[in-house]
Amino acid sequence: MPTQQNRSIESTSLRTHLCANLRASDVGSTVTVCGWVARRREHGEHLAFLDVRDYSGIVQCVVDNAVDVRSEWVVQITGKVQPRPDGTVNKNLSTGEIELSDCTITVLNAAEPPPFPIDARADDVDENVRLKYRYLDIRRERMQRNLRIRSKVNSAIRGAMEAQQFVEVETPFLMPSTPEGAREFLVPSRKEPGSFYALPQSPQLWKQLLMVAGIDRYYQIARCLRDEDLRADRQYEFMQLDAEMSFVTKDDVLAAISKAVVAAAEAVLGETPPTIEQITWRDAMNRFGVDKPDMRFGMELVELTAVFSSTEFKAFSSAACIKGIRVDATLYPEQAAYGRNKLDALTDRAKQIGAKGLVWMKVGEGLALDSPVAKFLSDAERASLVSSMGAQNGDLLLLVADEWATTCEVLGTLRNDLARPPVHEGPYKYVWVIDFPLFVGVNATTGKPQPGHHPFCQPHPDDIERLESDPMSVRALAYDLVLNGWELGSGSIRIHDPEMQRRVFRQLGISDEDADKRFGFFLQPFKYGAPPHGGFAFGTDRLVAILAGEENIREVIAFPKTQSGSDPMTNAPTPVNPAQLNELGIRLLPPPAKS
RNA sequence: GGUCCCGUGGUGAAGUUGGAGUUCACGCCGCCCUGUCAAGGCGGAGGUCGCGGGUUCGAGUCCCGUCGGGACCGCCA
Repeated sequence: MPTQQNRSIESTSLRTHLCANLRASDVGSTVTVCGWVARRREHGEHLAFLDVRDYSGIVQCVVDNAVDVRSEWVVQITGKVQPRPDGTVNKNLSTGEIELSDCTITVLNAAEPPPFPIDARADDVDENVRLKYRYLDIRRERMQRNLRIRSKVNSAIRGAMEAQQFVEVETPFLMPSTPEGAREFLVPSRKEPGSFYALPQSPQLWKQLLMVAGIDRYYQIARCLRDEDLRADRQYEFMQLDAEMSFVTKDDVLAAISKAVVAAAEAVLGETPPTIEQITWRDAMNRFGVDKPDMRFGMELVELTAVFSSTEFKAFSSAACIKGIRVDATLYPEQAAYGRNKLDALTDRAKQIGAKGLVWMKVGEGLALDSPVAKFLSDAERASLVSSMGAQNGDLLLLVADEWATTCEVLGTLRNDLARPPVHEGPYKYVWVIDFPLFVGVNATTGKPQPGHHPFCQPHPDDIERLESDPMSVRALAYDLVLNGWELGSGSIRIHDPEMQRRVFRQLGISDEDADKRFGFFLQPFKYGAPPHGGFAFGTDRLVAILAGEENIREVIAFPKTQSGSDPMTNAPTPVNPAQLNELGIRLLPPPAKS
């Protein structure tokens, strides 16, 4: 055993080397490894091979078949590194040229057979079983790799932020409830029964206060909690790089965040991504039909309103906006050849999203259009449509005529449904979506506009004069970062002027008194000299998943929850002792009656 | 709250028109085996077909409900 002084970083009091780091250059030396028995191959009374695994990988040990060690037993093995005999080298292993012989085996712990194989075959095992035995799942190479990528990303982000003089400040987990936005997790107060803390949806309020406080540049790799339904890219708990800067414009923020994202990608992939391009929200909607465009593939929306400006076809003549997408028969032969059933399913999908209908046309020989509605169009309209869309024989054209937003959203969804590759497939396409609208839609109960991002976003300076006269046309200094069609995060320049904040609140239907009541602790500080500031937050789980080649963030989280929010390993959430509830002043309602 | 898919020894699958808990691979246990590397050979154990109800002479299979898991819509300022 080495002494404390002369050890390599990976050696410990119990081992000299990691399994997979032994090489032909170590031949002749006596080494000690520790790990789990990955596999045992028996070859008669006095010969067996053990594959011993630690996080680095495996090494083969030659032992007497009499030794009693089995799958997943924890062993310490001291042996001599020797070259493998001619013809027995395994090129698939980093340690394939050598093996350990004359082994002394110490069983550190026996083990029951695992419920699933601790290797790539467990990729096919029911995820519920993997989560129930997550500590075994994580022994596998895939999870080891993913969690180490995650660590690298966090480290690279910290490095990039520190290099830009951002200061890491931790913010509270227990805070007042602010019911706007996502549903919060509540924590009952013991000392004030009937009162509750909320867990942070994000550190948004705190980081703006830190700007008032003169921190200048704040960051935190922060845990955020939202009690909303889970998805492949959403967990109750998730991590964000949260950042805020003083005395900046949008471009300063984008540049600072870009450095962190680029550093993370570099650390994982070993190559620098190209400069992140920008697209306005309106262009994104017009070209891709979504505010998180996947720009890895084409099939962009084509503007057709002018083509049908004087059409007699009623569904088109009454529509504010007509657009189409072209399913290229060369690139997407299967989709372009969809039969009636599939086309009906697409129509249902379009209606589900809010369209009145979906017009499909199949392009045939001589660029003739085969469609239930073709007969309602003039020859000139058909020809103009074909040329506008660049249609070729065999293509499928999908058209929607509706309000602008509906037309875009429906075609954008169909475009993704028909042609979007898995999120982790390269090439990685990062894009900043800028100039989001300040308000989106109308609150059903108040009839007032709703904030597009959050109520503290600075309106675009060119649009401020229309804040009262035409609020829905006002852009915000708000921006999203999108990677391969996944929203990584969003940010904005914030309002730092109390008067401007009041004007925006009024548009949202929040009176000055309401604002004081709901946001008082947050607005009060802004009277004491708030610097112009802005910031951003992006989800690191999503970034790690994509960089790790995973389609689901559960694969890059050590102990995630299932879609219903439970943990098969701990069984959380669980009922609690009535005494605990009493102490908190909480009485449970009877379970809802089942109808 | 909604739509769709899945649930069969420890794991993954197959199971026909409704006809005996049947089959395959891996794992597990035992025996054999001196150069394998997802070793190989022989033998064996292992099941409330998620659960409950219904139809039927008979249900893994059909119907209803329910639980669990997954994908999506709503939701996620």
